[in-house]
Amino acid sequence: MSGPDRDTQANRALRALRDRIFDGTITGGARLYEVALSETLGLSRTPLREALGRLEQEGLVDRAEGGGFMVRRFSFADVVDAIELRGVLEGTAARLAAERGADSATFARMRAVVTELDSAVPGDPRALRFDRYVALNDEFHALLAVLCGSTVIRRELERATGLPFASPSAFLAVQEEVPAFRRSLGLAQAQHRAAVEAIGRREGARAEAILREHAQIARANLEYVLAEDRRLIPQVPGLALVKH
Amino acid sequence: MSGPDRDTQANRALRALRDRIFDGTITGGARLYEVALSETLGLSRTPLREALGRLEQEGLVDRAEGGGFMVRRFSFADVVDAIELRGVLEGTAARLAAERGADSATFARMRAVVTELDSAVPGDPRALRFDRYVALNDEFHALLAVLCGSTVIRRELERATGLPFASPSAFLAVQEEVPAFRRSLGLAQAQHRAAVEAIGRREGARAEAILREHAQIARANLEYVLAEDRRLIPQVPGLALVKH
DNA sequence: GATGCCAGGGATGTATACATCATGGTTCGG
DNA sequence: CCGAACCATGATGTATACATCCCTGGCATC
Repeated sequence: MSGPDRDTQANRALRALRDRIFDGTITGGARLYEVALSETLGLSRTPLREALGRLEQEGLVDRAEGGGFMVRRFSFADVVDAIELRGVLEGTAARLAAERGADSATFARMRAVVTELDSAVPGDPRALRFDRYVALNDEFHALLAVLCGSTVIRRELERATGLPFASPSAFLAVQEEVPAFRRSLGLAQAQHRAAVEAIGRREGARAEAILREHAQIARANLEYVLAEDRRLIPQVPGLALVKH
Repeated sequence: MSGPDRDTQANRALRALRDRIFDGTITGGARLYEVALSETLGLSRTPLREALGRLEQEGLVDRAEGGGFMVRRFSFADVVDAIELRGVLEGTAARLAAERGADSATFARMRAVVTELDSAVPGDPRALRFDRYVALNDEFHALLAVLCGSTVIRRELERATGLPFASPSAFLAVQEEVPAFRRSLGLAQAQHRAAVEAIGRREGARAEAILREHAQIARANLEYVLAEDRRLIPQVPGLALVKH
């Protein structure tokens, strides 16, 4: 096997740590002691440190004063900012795709995805095909990151959506769960469609505005969860690691 | 000494590698062999790998297929995109500062910096105090990253301006060198002033637009260098590592 | 001549022992 | 009683030896 996802000790440590941070086993602000962790995970300090370095890249872990690592602490304000950032960057990706011209094969696939999404969000919300919606939604956003052909933009977008609660599908579970929000899936899909239209017509400003607003759906969901139904918190990936 | 900038072997390696990449000693696309490098730099592979990991964070180095690292290759299109990205992120920082309210101490200092910049860019371009301008310009942009109080935004902005040619002062040397561009220092300063005004008046959209346009000065300088005077390329930090 | 296999060399991945440094408590002097 | 220096402890930082894996080139086979 080749590629950066080989089954190496460092990758094992990376996955294990990510899991423990996401599910709250390791709580925000906690210091990560290398010897203890390496014993817990059953590997040596060398690959563990490698994994910690990569977690720093992902933004889940920070370097402590005087050496060592600690789990990054997130507030709900950070989640709002991360959502805002995603909107800004996706908006930029869309605008550049419109201005510079979208890669035609990618754009064709994006059109197809939007059409398929239509069938996943039928008029009757009870007929929602949720898993299919999530997969197609992820693909739409992945295509968007690639659409304008800029490595710089793509990398930045991938980094920004790396935090679990900033992912384009982070709050979809909430939307499925809460009947009042099922409707907003239709809104989101209308925005997908409008974005494709704007990019196709090379209307950069419109494309940008649409994707910024698109991200705000996530913010609305977040605010609903916080204000109305905190039991949903564990349903949203990564929200468990936010201190509240 | 404390903090993350201790004088450790890994930091030494980091600085040494950065230097060699910036000045073109190690050319873009080159594979970084760990044993050879560790012998050259006079340290062991462990801190060297640590440094390589951090260079990956900075975006100067990529992981190769099947393990190992290689120097990232940049095109001039990448430089344009990095400048665009900086504009977008600085614009966002300014908009959020306007919308949410700027931290008052930071904002006061920013006003002061702009006033001091005025004295560094006098009406007569021959009286330019260049070093002072560079220092104050750097401070202005650093303050901007902090102004809205969002850790998420600040980190992203710092990352995006980490690439040397995306730094706010990357092209200042060109502007000093080329008489035709000295004037644009005055334009830049007018934008600094306008940005402060817009943020103070909580005019978010205007603040965002100003900082986006502000970044375009760098793009203009880049295009001048490419089209008119390629001898200036080595003068711009990091432009040496762009393949042409 | 093309293709697939195998072996060898050289690279990265990992473990571990050792060096160094940060920190907190204790003791001694003022 | 307070402060500063020192020392013990346990953490991270580093070197190095070893394990593993990838790639290349040559050879045999089809």
